[in-house]
Amino acid sequence: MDNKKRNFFELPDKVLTSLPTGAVKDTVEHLGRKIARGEYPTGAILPREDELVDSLGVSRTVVREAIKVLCGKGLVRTARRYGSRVCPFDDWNLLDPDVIRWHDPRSPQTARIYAEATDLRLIFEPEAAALAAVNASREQRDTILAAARAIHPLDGQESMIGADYMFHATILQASGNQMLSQLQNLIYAVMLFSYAASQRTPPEEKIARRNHVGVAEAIDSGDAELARGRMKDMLVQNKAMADKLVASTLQE
Amino acid sequence: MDNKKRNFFELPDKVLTSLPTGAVKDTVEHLGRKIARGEYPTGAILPREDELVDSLGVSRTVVREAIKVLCGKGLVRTARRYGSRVCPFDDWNLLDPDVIRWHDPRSPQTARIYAEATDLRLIFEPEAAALAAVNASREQRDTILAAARAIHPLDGQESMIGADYMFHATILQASGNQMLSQLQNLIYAVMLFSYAASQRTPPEEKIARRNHVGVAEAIDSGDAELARGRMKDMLVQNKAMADKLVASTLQE
DNA sequence: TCCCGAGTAATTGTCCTACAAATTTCAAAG
DNA sequence: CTTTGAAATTTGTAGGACAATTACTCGGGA
Repeated sequence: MDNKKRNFFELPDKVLTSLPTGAVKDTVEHLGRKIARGEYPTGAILPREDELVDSLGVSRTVVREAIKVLCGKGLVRTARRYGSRVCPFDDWNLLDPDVIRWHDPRSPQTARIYAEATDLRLIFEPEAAALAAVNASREQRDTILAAARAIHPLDGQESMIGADYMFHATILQASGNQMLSQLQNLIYAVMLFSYAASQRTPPEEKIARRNHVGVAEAIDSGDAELARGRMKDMLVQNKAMADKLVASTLQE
Repeated sequence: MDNKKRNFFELPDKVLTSLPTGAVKDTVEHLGRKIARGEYPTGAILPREDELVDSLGVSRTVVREAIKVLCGKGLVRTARRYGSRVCPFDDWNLLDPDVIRWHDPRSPQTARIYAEATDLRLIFEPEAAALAAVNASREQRDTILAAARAIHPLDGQESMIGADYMFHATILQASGNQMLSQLQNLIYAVMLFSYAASQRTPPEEKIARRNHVGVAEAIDSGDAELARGRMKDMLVQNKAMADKLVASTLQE
């Protein structure tokens, strides 16, 4: 058994592509990151296969398998005699866990997609909370409560992010809708961004914690309406902060 | 310019993986479909690479690149000395356009994910309509109106689905949120399923058309509240039908 | 009989080479 | 200037060889 009701949450390692560890995975990650952070801008042509072979020190087989994976996520498109060019942003598989993860939280360039993700959260999470109030298991309710209460700055920022993530992720899971549940990748990314870019003041922390606990208690009590409303209020406040953050990041 | 205000909509060819046409693409599609329709159930082990080489008549290079793409979408996982096994459903990238598309609309097995998708639509489409009422361009408003009015059975079912899809897809695009816009794949799949499994009666058609036009007019007038409400009402009715449909499909 | 350990076999991972297919580029002809 | 066709370049496919890992087998011992 854990220490005691485990009031400590770790941020999960979202490092896993579903690819097996090895050269292909590394190459996919490497190229994916470079593309997502804009190092190869839209329409740009990637280095030729044999150049990548040289620069990355892997075989052509590996390079090709990696690029195929990126094609499957809509990041690049290949053509004979032409090379691999980066697809227009619209074609990217923005809801793919890897594509989300590859965006650099500290890059101003990607601030825009975080703004969009925040809007999306505002749409989905209140409903997820309402569903969770009805569908959550006893254990899930406990986890949600514990995670909400674990959001305090005493344990250090890392632990706080972990608890915050666990709170939202468990609610999505508890909604009982698989697709909804997969949006936790989005939340993860938003969280990394906002924590990387901002330093919350202690009073803000306190408010955040109270908000989370309020939502958790509403879910625990099974009051769907209340849960929806409180989640929405919390996210509206959150969005206001996020918008300010994005604006300042963009104008830098 | 088109004939005249083009009151005819075609269902788009969603056949495109972003992979170039060729053996790899075909293999990805082939295996992806088999997995998605449950021909290889969760946990099952795919045929070995050399068996696939024989049965599909392609080289090992092709088989491997295809499987890597499927790994990237969370469908399978490979291990040395073990083979490629189908991942548990939870790990699938359910929001991936291809994964959505590969589900067989007529398979009872996949009815469940359509139920989830319908629930999801009920969450985000009313908000998308509200956003569209504010953000849509003049041209988008026209398209939405025209598509709604083109929903009548006289032109045949295919044209009707096309108009229906265009209606919803344009609203998502007009929301101004890229991520939201990408969920049109979900709508596409739901639509194929419901049209494949049900025959609407003429009175139902009439109601459907009136509902769509009502939403379109609300968006056109810029009334976000009204658009949200009408879209929600429409989808609630829709969900009632979908639930019945799923229930009957499942119990077959 | 059960458990453990070393060896063996099987399967994917990586590297390599060769050639096919397609398409851009360029030069020559009209 | 345009068109045509040849050549060069880049990805696509094929196939073979070996490495790495791990499930499986079989033998020995408690």
